[in-house]
Amino acid sequence: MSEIVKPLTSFFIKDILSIKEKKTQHFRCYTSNKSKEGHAQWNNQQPNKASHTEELLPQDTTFSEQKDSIDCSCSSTPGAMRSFTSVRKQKRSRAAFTHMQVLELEKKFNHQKYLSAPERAHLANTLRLTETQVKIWFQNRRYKTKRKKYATEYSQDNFQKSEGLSTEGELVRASLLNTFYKSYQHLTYVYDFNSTWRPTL
DNA sequence: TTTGTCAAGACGAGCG
DNA sequence: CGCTCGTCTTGACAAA
Repeated sequence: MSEIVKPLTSFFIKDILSIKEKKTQHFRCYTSNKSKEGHAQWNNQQPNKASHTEELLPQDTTFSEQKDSIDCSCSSTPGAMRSFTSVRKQKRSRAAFTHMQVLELEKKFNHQKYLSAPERAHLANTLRLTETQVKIWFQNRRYKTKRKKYATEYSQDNFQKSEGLSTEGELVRASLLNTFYKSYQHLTYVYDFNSTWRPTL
């Protein structure tokens, strides 16, 4: 994969909150030690201040463990800057995509669940995200859809079963299991397809 | 303080 | 070997 160094268009959530207060020019950078996925290290200066693109700008600067040298001479927050100088293990920050970006991603996802490399590149470019971000978003989105689907199916299934229960104890148990399942719907190792709870840990 | 959400990390599997 | 995938977990954040 010929991952080129892309301009990072991310910033901290707190930057959004304080964006109205301080309109100082801030730089953004991104580092990651996960080169396996092509998470390149990159940094850049804010390329332009075009207002019409603001809505598409992602809202994060993501850090991970700084094991190696950090090729980042800038930070969007004083806290992050301080961290760079004091500790090597960076606090991870979660990107928050803009409403516009999510909207476009959802739109694309509704149209097609999988993207080809060129499509992903184009979408990433359009939304001013990295290809990795788009890829991960679609990955998470597919998993989310699957989880919801299973959750709905199991809930309906359990409800139907509970209708056929005779004793009060069975009803209570079914209800508890249903509640428990809803809490751990994504932990597949807790609940198997035979409708039994197994501590498989 | 707890809980829910979500981007990203981790990891094994499959593919060309 | 490098990439993407699915799956599950982690960590940050916001809302309840």
